[in-house]
Amino acid sequence: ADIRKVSFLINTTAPAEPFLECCYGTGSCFCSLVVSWWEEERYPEGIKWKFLEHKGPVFAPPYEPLPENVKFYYDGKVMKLSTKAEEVATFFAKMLDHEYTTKEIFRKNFFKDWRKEMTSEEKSTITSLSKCDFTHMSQYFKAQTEARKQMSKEEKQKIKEENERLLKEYGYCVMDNHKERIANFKIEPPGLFRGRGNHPKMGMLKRRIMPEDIIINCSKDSKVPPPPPGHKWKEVRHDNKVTWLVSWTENIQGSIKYIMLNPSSRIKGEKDWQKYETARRLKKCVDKIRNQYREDWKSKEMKVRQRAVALYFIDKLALRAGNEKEEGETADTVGCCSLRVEHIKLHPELDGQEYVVEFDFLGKDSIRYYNKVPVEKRVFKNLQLFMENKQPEDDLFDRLNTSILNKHLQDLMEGLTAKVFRTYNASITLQQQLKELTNPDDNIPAKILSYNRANRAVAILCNHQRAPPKTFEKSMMNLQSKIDAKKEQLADARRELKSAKADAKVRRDEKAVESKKKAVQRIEEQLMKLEVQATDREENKQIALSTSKLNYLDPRISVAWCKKWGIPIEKIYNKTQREKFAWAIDMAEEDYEF
DNA sequence: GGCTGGACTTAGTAAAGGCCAC
DNA sequence: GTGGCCTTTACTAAGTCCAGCC
Repeated sequence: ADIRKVSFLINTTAPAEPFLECCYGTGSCFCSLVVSWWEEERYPEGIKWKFLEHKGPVFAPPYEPLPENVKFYYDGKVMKLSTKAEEVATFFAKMLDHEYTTKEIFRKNFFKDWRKEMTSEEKSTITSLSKCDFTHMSQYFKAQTEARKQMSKEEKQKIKEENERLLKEYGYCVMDNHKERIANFKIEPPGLFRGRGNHPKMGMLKRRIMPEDIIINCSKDSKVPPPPPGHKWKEVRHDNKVTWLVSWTENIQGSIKYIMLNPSSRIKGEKDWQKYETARRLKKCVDKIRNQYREDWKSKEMKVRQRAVALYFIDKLALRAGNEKEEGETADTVGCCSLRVEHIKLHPELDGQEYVVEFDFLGKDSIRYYNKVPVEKRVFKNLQLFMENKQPEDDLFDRLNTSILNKHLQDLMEGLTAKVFRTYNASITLQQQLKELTNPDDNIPAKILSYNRANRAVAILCNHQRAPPKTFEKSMMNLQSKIDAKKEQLADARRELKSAKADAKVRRDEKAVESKKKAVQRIEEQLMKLEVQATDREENKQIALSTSKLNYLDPRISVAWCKKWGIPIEKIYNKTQREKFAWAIDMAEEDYEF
């Protein structure tokens, strides 16, 4: 037990600053008594750390004015802008090729904010955005990008080294006994806000963050990071009830932004583990909860019925909770509790199925959710009731919100909230699908295809979509031509085998036959691998697997599956993912059950 | 109970990095 | 050695949920 306390002190390299030089469990020093965080004792509820030391954030590089020969034109005439106005103009110029800059809201918001940065002279001259010509500036930036690509190896190496230096210096902190990677140690640079979907604030100026905006959080007994020369921090605090190292308030929504630790850190990993444990507890009582909400569909109280129907959707369709949002401040998106009458259509009968509900709404990130779902008769009748005498823009569940729902869930199981259903249903689906789809006789690529299909089932359930890659068609065609070539090669190899066999009869040369046989086998395997790859890619065109993999699937299920079938874990998780899920890789055995 | 701010998780896209066929 | 493609990482927006206030 004492090893835990001293693990960070043992380091045979005896550096000048042992505390900052020790590997803290990363394995890069000679220390052999390192204990992983998941083997350590947990802190009491609410306490997040005892010691925290870091170097503070990295600020965005200062604005570099454009060279004299890069011109901005207003109403056809060259105009020299003040530094501040020029900086904001470059933000627009850099986005010129993007569809964003053609949108009216974007242009209006941009122009309004840009004018605030202008001198009074500029303000009186520049009165219309459509008379502004940013094309020269835009070309300049494109040329810069091109030049960066064309840089010599040495120059590229120099930049890489500089980045590494920055990462080494600012990218890590010490939290208790561990040296931990920081997720986002760089402050967001100024620019134009690009919301997702139809965001009313798109195009607004995201202002530059200064040290005076920054709150530093670290422990009292640590070395407080110094602010840049000539500046001071807004505040230095020592709050060990939170996990963040740095925070500031952004100017678009007035919300707080944070610098926090990497997913591989103890503080994130422990929480992640806990999340899956909560989902596993739900597994134990989900049947009871389901029976309960079925009963509640018949309740005399409207509120209870609405709650029960909403919970049914959250459970069956893995919908998000759906908090209320401030109108006009963000894009108009909804989740379960905030669904409106206009988002569903009821079909007593559709395509041979009874009681079909057609969902069509924009969810998180303005991703469209479209689904036709047969539901139980009681649900259907309830929905008809909820929609009675309502306008399309009225709330479907007018007696319900996420707070009411979560309070109820809390009563059903400690720690239960709406999002736990998503985690639970995602993980249980993966486990079931893996059981169903894995064929013991398959080779490794085929097994991995099965894994991806199981993963895909979850991604579809959670509606994780992506824009089809721009080069999708082309890359499919490339793959197809590879397959065709492989097929020809196989045909050749088979012919050769045949003639070798014929030869062998005459000359009794079995050796040649054997080697030709092997060649055929090898090519067959290669062909199959390519075909599997093509199937996988086609099925994945519009589906993003990574979100569910990273956030919803208990990693122990995947680790156990790999162990059971002898699949190298690297085939399922890349390096970053293995770091994030190190706890699961260490813990889960092949018989792990979610 | 409603409202708000704060903390933290989840999300898709753009840019960077790395790898492989040529 | 390099161009082009695919994978990974960086970035930051947009959710969820809770606590504290009235």
